[in-house]
Order: sequence, then structure tokens, then C-alpha cells
Amino acid sequence: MNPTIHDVAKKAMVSISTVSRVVNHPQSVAPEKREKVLRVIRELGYEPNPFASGLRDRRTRTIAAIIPDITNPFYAELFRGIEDVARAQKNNVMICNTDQDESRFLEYMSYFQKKRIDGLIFVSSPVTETYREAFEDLRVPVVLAATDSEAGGWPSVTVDNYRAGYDAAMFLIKNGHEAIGMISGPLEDPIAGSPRYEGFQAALLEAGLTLTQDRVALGAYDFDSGYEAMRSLFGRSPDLTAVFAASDAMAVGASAFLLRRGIDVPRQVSVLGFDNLQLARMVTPALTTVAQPVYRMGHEAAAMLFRTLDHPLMPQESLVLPHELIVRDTVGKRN
Amino acid sequence: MNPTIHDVAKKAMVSISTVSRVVNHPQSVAPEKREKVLRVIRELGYEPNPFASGLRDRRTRTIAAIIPDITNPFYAELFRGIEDVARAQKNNVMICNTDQDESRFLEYMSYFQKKRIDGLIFVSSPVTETYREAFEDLRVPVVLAATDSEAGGWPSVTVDNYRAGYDAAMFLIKNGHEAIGMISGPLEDPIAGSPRYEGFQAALLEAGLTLTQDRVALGAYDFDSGYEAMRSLFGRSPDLTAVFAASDAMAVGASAFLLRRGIDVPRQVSVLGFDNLQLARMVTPALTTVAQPVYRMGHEAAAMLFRTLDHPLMPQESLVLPHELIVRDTVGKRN
DNA sequence: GACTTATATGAAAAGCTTTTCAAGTATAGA
DNA sequence: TCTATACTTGAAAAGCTTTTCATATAAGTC
Repeated sequence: MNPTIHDVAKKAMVSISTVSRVVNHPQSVAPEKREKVLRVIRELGYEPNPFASGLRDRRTRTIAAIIPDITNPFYAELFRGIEDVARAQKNNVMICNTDQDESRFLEYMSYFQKKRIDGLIFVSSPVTETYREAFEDLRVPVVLAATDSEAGGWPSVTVDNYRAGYDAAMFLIKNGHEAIGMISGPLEDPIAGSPRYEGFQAALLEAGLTLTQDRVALGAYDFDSGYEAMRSLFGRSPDLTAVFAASDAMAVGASAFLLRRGIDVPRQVSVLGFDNLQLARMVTPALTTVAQPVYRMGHEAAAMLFRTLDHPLMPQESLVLPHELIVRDTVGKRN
Repeated sequence: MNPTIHDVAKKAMVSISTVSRVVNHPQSVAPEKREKVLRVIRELGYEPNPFASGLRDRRTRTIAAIIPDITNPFYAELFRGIEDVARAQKNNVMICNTDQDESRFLEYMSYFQKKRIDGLIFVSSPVTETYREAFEDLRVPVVLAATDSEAGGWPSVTVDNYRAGYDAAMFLIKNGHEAIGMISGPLEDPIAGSPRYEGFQAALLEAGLTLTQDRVALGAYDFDSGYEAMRSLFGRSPDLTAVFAASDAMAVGASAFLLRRGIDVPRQVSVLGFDNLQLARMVTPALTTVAQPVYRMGHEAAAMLFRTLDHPLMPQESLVLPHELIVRDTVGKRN
């Protein structure tokens, strides 16, 4: 049987209130008494029973991370960032794989309804009306990671996707490319979809180039849709010399299509990715890509959540983290 | 404020004992009363407060998964298997990334010491003395996934690694290869290391071939060590026509080395992997590999754990799941 | 030295559930 | 009709902590 606060109190010859105070507000108890209690606590190996504390405090010391799928390396990395700070805060993080399924999401929500979590980090999906309402019903602090939302007023940690798309285009242009295509995410996706697309388009326009419709294909960020998008793109517009894909998985899919068709990357067609997953350096040729600070996004989002948990009134500023171009072997110079 | 058992009792005009019984042992209360209580429960949206139950029952409804690193797709997939069954059982799973660091592991253990989990799934690492002792101290059911151990008597879910290594060799031999090398995991690793190596060697021997030392290199299962191992192997034994790597990541590393050296895979050198991660189909040429049922290992391990949680006496049989050869494009025929 | 203020401590309540024990009612058997 | 048995139900205890409130002591002020 684990020692309880009563055991400690008895052995230290103080009341349980004092023991509790030593644990929770050490400065409020006289130094010598405090030391004595502390010593007994160590001797007995006492730790407060989390159920009793939770019952009393209504603080669960558990946060939830709502992510599409932990199996996806992008989310795994981000989750790792969340997890590391939660652990440091002695909190537990519940992982909720939604598989992009709203009904599954709502299942979790009804589970949380009964106040089983202190706060929540919502990762990467666009915040639809459904989500918004669910969050408001929940009445716990919410932080958005790798996504954001006008409505709701939740703080977020993101990257400037418009700017990143812009920089991607600039990089290809600087390398002498003119016949440039893009494999974008869904244009309804207000996070990784339209902004990257529009930033990309804007840079092209600025350079006097245009992104015509036959040079654009859409995908769902995964390998297969990148592969298919490239097939379609190549059919419509075989003169392309460079393609920017809105995710590494799609970029690798695109490369795979080209390579398996016997088209040399980057000599004939350059490919530029987005995310900088492990995968990017493992493929051959290694993928040149726009890096997102994925781990850090999770880390900062969690830090933000714990800050609002500790100071409920203090408003949190959203954070925009810098992206970075990682040059490897899939973008070639053209002149 | 959420409704409590008292609110339900009052509204249904019964005692709280009856409400509790309706929730926990429905058959022990008279049908009409039961219906009435059930109706009130639905109306009020009552759910038992898990802290109060936990405080009383000492059942936490939380299990822990000890894994090296969730960022590694192999573990992510396995974890997903665990998570899905835990969820179905209305349990929470705590994820513990050890980063292969014993001190980090012990930190978790002292955290769990205070009976904060009902059971534990230990994934993939060899069960050293340290681990064994920690598990015994913990006094909760333990299940091993993708690893096993003579001592301790914990049930496990694994693959027959010796046999899988054997089959890998047979496959290369059947494809006409004779100058065959291997990139093995550490030979001290009793799970994914020595058994695969020995099985592989045995099959070669049986076919009248020998696995000489200059045809073996060791790695740590990751891309970089696969790359380096291949470099070393190729330096020592440039006549190799096929290489078996004990993980997909190493196999991809090996391919990368060859490809980047201008050596054609599979025309000049064939590469065979192990695991069948997503990665395997994304690289070009797509990796031929020995598939482990990763998700299922997690799934079965969790199912096993919950079975022993529900029936503490019933002994659990260890499970050996089948492996399978997935033929893609990195192994060529030779004659 | 008398009075006020600050500080330190303990008793007790509240938080919510599950289960044991005892009591009550109904049913069946004699 | 009475007794024994089975079945239902409620009261109360236990599980452990944190915080409020009141009290007692020490320190400080005039």
C-alpha cells in the first residue's frame, strides 16, 4: 500500500493540512517544520494520489492532442513536441486519432464533455463550424497547432504558408525555371492549401510568369495523390521543368512517377517539396524542400496551452514560426 | 456543473446505491426501477466521475506503452494498434518515449510506481535485467510486443525472426543470387539482431553458400547506419549481387548509397528489406521486403493485456504472428 | 505594557463513487 | 398460517486530497 498524506502527517507529527501545504505551497510553512516534513516524504516515498487531487481540484492533469493520424510522420513529430513539454509539466497527453473523420472527432468530444481534460491542442485540420461549436461547448482552453482560425479567438502556432509558397516559387525562379507547375493541396484547405498556392502564384506573377490551370494539379498530401497528380500534370503539360508540391509525401510521389517513367530528376524535371520530413533525406535523389519546424510547433503549442492553464486571464499571442529552404538534390539549375 | 450520482438519485427518487448498481451491476436491480434510473441518467447526461471511481477502485483505466520513439514509423504503427483497442475499452494509453535511454525509462517507472497505471505494454527493446527488475517492482501485468524474454514469464506478441531471416535468404537464393551479404542489427540484440542473422546464415549454409565476415555489416536499424554499412560492405566485398538488411530504413540507406554511387538497383545489386513500412513503397525503386504485421502486433498485445486485466488468473499464451514477403522492385533475378 | 497585525497551524468540509452490511419485503414451502 | 429463503434497497464507510475558517502564537507599534 502506498503511503498517504496521513502516514506522513503522523510520522512527522504535524497535521495533514501542513503536509499538503508543504507539497503545494511550501513557502507558507515554517522552514524547520517544512524540512522535517520533506524528509519524511522522501523516507516514505510519498506522492499525492492523483485521483484524490483530481477529485478535489477538478484538474485532471491531462490534455488532449487531436491529430489526424499518429502514423503520419508529420503528426508524429509534432506530437512528440507536445508530449515532451506535457511530460515536463507532469501532465498526461491523450492522443486522439481522428482519421479525418468528423464523427470520430465528435465521439472524443462527448467523451471529454464530462471534463476529463484540462485543455486541448488541435492539430493541422481546418477549423470547421463543427469543430468550432464543439470547442466552445467544451469550455476548456484550446490551442491550434499548424492550423488557425479567424473565429473563436484561439491562439495558434503556425508557419506563414503564403510566404512559404512565395519563397518556394522564388527559389525555382532563381534557379532559372520558367515552365513551373504545382501540386497543391485542396484549395478549400485554408491552411496548407490555398495559402501555399496563392503565395506560389503571386511570386510567379511578380516574375512575369503565369501559373496556368494545366500546370496545376490537386492532391491530398499523400504519396499516392502526389503520384497521380504528377501523372495528370505530365499528361497535360509535358514541357514542365519544375514542380512544387505542397507536401513531402506528394513530392516523393511526384518524383516516383517521374523516375519510374524514366524521367530524370532533377535533370529533366525539378521537384520541390514541403515539410522536410525524415523521408525527404532518405529518398534518392534526396528531396529539396521547404522545412517547417514541426517539432517546435508542437512544443510551442503545448507551452502556450500550459501558460493559459496556469494564468487563465492572460491572453496568448499567436505565433508564426519561420520556415526555411533545405537544398538537396531534386532541384536543378536551368539557364 | 456536471450532474452527480446524487442528482440522479434524487430525480429518480432512489438512493445513490441503486444508481450505482444500475450503472455497474444492472441485473441486480428491479427492472422497472432500473428503467426509471436509466431514463434519468440519459436525461441528465450523467456519467460517473472517473476520479471518484478511481479513488475508490484503484483502477486507473490507463495503460502505458513503453516505446523507443513515436517518431519512428514502425513504432507509430504499432502504437496505433495498441491505441485502437485501448480506446474501444474506454481506456487511456500513456505513451512513453524512452529514446532508448535506460535512465529515462526508470524515470517513467518511478512515476508509475505509485500505481498510476493498470498495465503496461513494452515494445521492441530487449528486456535487460534493469527492465526485468523494474517490471517486477511495478506489480502490474506486462505484455511484450515485438520483443520477448525467457525470464519473467510475460506473454509476448512477436514474429518468428529466425524463420523470417531464413525465408529472406531463401528468396534471394531462389532468385539466383550466390554472392549475398547482410546488414544486420547488433548481434547482441536477441530480437531483431541475432535471430534474423542466424536464420539468414542457416539458409545460406543449407544451400551450400557461406556468409563470410566480409559480407556482413552491422547497423542500428536506421537510414544512416544502413548507408554506412553498405559503404563498408561494398568496400570489402564489391562482388556482392544481393544484400539483405534487417530493417527497411537500413535497406533504404543501403539503396541510397548504391544509387548515389551510380550502381543500379536491382540490376547490379539487389536489396531486400525488413518491416514493410510505408517508406518501402515510396522509394524508387520500391523496396522488396519482409513484412511484419506491425499494427496487428500492437493490437494483439493490447487485447492480451486487457484480457489479463479482466481475468488476472487466466494465463495468456504468447503469440507468434506470420510474416510475409512483399515483392516489389529491388530484388532482381540472376542466372 | 497594551493593542494590532501578521504568521503558522489544525480541524473539518467537500469532492463523488462503490461496496458492505443490515434491514425490509416478497415468495415459496411446510 | 407461519417460517425460511431469496431478492431489493438504503445507510454509511472508505478512498485521499486541498482549502477555508478559526485559533493560537509571535512580532511589531505606539
